[in-house]
Amino acid sequence: MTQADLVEEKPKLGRRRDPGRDQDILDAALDVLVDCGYEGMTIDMVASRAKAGKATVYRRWASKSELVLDAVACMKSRDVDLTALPDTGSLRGDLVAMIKPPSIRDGERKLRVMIGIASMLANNPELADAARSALIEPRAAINRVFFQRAIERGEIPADVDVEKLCLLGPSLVAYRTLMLQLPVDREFLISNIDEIILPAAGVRRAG
Amino acid sequence: MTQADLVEEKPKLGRRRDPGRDQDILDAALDVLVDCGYEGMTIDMVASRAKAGKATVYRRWASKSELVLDAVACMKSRDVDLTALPDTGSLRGDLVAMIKPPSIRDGERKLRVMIGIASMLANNPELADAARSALIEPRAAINRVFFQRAIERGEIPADVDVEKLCLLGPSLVAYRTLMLQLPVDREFLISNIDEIILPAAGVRRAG
DNA sequence: GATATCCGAAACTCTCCAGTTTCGTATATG
DNA sequence: CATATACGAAACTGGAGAGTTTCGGATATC
Repeated sequence: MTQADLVEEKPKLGRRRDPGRDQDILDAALDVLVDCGYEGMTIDMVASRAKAGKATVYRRWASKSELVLDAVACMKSRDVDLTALPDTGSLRGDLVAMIKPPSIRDGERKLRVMIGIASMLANNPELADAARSALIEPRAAINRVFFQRAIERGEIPADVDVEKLCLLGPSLVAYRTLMLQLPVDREFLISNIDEIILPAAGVRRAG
Repeated sequence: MTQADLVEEKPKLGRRRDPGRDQDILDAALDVLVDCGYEGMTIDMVASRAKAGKATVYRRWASKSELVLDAVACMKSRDVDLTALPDTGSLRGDLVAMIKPPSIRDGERKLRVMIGIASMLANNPELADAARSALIEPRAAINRVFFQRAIERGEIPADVDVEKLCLLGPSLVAYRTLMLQLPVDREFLISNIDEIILPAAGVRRAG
């Protein structure tokens, strides 16, 4: 956490800094980032959306870039519990079970954050790491569970490249959203599974 | 072409505007766009890289955004001849034949342009169209030829979703470059073909 | 209830950059 | 060779936004 850079000695008297405002500001920062991208985002927008003063923001983060870094990183926390994933008994069933409106919305939000910071990733390894572990890795981790299970069941060959397969779905969704600017709907996701992911995983074609 | 907005009546006397400078400026704009992204790019950078004056740029384009629009669109022109593509007799052969350093470099450059303008695509349909037809469609068109040939040869089923398959390779490359920030090398592209594209196209696994 | 600190609001400074203007020079036309 | 125009360089204007400071009011500690 970049914010740790600003820790000050604890006062013994007077009002204490309200930690609840931290999260309000991070949430506001993410909203603005999603809507405007990094360059379009101003600290005034973030402050007013969080109903805070600009000074309150700068009392907690040293700069815009550090605020954004923390905001991106904080998307990681609210993530799925890997031990509570659907277990339908088949690879296709597991993958299809993940197609739910909240999951799609979360994915779109993460992609919009990614767009917003895209041009900085190359020059900012710290931000790139945060983005990877908060936006990309959680999705891959879910898929990893499903493919591992399928291997253990003998449903797919044990020598498939699991890492490659984990990123296949996200690649298709990202390309469709970022490049083609088309909506990601259930039909698209189902056809991805049936026409691309399952064949690549070595499952025989249904039909 | 946005530039057409600025056409003036032809003078009968005096020096003529040098059309060669147009291309120099567009090339410089692309270079800067690739290095700095849209927001990081300044007209001074473009002018000085083109060894031109700022005024010369504004004499030809009304604004930064119109210059960028033309620069993106002009990537389309220098593109491959679809009638002169390799024809090896097999789908795999054709796809592998496209893996050449110049082709990889061109792809990377296009992706960097895409990163640079990513955050504007949502609010700028004109730019989004230019990007689609200059950066995305040419790649898809090449693949379309290969898959059509494979269908005509009976190498793959006639009912596959050709459009989806055309975008599969580009999706994987884009995700690896933009999101994972990993290099695109021959090994990666070959494994894409063998492990993902060919299985999805309905070709039996080699091995 | 005195004190130290936090708060939101707003005014402020400073830098960067899009876009304009000016100027001295180069060059094509007639 | 006179004229009209394009050129590169550089000074200039205006607006936007990062980051700072100031203020009056709220609030927790002692």
